[in-house]
Amino acid sequence: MSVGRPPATMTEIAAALGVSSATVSNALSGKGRVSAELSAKIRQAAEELGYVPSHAARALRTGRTGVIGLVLPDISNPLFPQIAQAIEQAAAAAGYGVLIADSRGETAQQTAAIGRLIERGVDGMIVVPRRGSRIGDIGTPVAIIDSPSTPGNTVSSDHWEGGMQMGRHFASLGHDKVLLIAQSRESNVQNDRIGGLKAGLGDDICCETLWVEDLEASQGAGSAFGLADRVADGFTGFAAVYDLLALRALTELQRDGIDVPLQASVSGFDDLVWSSVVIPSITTLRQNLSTIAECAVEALGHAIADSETLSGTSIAGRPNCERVPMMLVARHSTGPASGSVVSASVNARKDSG
Amino acid sequence: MSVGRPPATMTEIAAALGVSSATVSNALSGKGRVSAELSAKIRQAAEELGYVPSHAARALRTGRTGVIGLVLPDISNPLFPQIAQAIEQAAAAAGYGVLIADSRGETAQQTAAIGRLIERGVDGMIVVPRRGSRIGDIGTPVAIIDSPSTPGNTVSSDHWEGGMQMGRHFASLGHDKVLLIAQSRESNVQNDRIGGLKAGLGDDICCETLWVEDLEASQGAGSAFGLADRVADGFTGFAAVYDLLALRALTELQRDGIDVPLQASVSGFDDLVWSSVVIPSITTLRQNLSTIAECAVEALGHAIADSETLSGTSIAGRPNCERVPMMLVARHSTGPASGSVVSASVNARKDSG
DNA sequence: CCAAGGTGATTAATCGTTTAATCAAGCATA
DNA sequence: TATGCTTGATTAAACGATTAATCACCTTGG
Repeated sequence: MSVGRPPATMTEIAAALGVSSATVSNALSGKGRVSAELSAKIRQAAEELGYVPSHAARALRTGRTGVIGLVLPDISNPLFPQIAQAIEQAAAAAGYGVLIADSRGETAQQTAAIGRLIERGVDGMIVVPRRGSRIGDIGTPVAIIDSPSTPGNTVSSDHWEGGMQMGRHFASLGHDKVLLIAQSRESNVQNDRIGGLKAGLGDDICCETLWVEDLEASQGAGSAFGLADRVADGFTGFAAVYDLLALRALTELQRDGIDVPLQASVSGFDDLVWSSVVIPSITTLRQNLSTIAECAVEALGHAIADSETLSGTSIAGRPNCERVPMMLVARHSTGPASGSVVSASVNARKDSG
Repeated sequence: MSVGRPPATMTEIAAALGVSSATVSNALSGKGRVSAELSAKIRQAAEELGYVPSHAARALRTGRTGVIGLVLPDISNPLFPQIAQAIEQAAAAAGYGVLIADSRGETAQQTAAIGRLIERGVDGMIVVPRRGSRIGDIGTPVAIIDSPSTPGNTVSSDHWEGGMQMGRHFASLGHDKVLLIAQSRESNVQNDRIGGLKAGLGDDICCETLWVEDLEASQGAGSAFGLADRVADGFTGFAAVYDLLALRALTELQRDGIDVPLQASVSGFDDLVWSSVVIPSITTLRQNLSTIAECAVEALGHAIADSETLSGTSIAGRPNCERVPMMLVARHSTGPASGSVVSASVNARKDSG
């Protein structure tokens, strides 16, 4: 609020009180030996003079900037804002600032982005790796958010178990022919989800996987999934591996005059903004991003601490939250398979949000 | 790549070459007087020793951190990733790092977020203000991304002119009863878009505005827009003020068995990820975010430079890009009004992406 | 031949904090 | 009374880059 005037320094506080700047530092950090009353006086003076610590000076002296980097893959991932928000939140709570770096989809850019962060002197970084890429040892503490299948200092949702929940959801609704829709075979996350879905559906349910990358390779980008034909073939369930695919499926079915959820059920993953807003609203699995962010920041904090005592380069199998559970959000895009009879209780737990 | 070993300092380079550290500084920054050959040797040595400048030391000495803050409103805005990416890109090109701060939707948080950034010593910040909030004078250079209606150091798309383009698009397709769909009366951006739409539609076309906040206040959040009734009333065009509303409208129409674009046309703003993927793909207006980001960073750079020479607090009416044009992306959700006759050329410019 | 001016480099102070080392008392113990 | 320990504070040296001031040397011009 007080505009223009540069913030006071420790030296100024010291001068104002006639003590040494070391004493001020000790009082404010609570580290050295300072009498209670002097300490109180110093704190008060600091308050009155509008003292703001110089992060630059502290960083220079201690070698720690109090800033962590957040490396994100291609921006097109609509889950990114939520991740970024959760990380920023958790980092701020832990006293860190968050510097962003975008890898613009390319692996080379990912490396460059990491380099830029290191040059800026971040204490560590959190990486959401680009699909199919590995983060080598970069001489800086790192925490990775990906899938539990990724080795290393990784925090993640339990995508497999989530898939299983969704598989069971379809099973309980009486579907017996379900199409799994995924984008890329390279993605650990998608593979985990697919595996879980199959496990949840069980052996009695017929399921098949549509890989969109294959489809688009042959038919061109943005081509239709041909779901109406699938419905004609007896498919009643369409479980997509993330919400964008679910939305694509939903609108295609609707366009072709197929009623969702009466004739076909559709589900996604991630609970993106629009999922609750679309009509019918989409049944999906929500990640507990705030927990993941907290875990990632905490794990990174440990890695940073370790990298100081132990020489060498961190990365411990630290986080005990390697598999954060996901939450099924049942909404209106899934319902009993047409022609099947199910207990009413299943549908009762839908919310309207 | 060289792991573990701390990066070399200027002093080390100086020692290795038997010169003074000041000379190294001069050679590397090209400022003082250094002979060409010595300068070359210094550069080479720096390269070989893997010199990485200490941002902390530089910041301490010069008072500039080379970091700018990016303050974003509620994360739920799906345009955020694109903005963040564009800013990060432009900032990196200008040699700045980007520290993010999230205002979590509340104005109080916005102020707190700004405060945190200032404490971290950012040289300036770019703010995407929360709807209806003002950014006071905060004693730090600022650039704002909002609407041209916002006073101050503002960069923005020309939402009004964009609305006009879309209005004309509907007019050229022969629609004569169009429903405008908006969320909040407080939003400068939305008001601009609405104004432009009305202007573009012209006086001959009947139009009405549906304010979703009013609807939800009376009917509860997530309630349907009741568009089928509107179609029955003769509405053939539905122009939403951003893509999320357009998507909501599209799916509601589809659910009720109304064919888009045969019986009704739907459009949005912002060209979010899903807009091109949905079936039918959504006609929308794309913002030129990279230009906006470049302008914002450049304007901020000037503001920062000014704030050093001129005492007092910056904010000049600098940017000559106060109204960056938007681009109409005609896709498959809009078409000739049912029963009207239009020239074929209009539909010809659709793309399939 | 001497003063003036230019060139290429060095010296040393500075930015604001942290922290190891030191110091002056005060008080208890032997 | 001399010794040792504790407490509360100070001194001073870093951290690494920037930069004004200074200096030594060499070239020119008068």
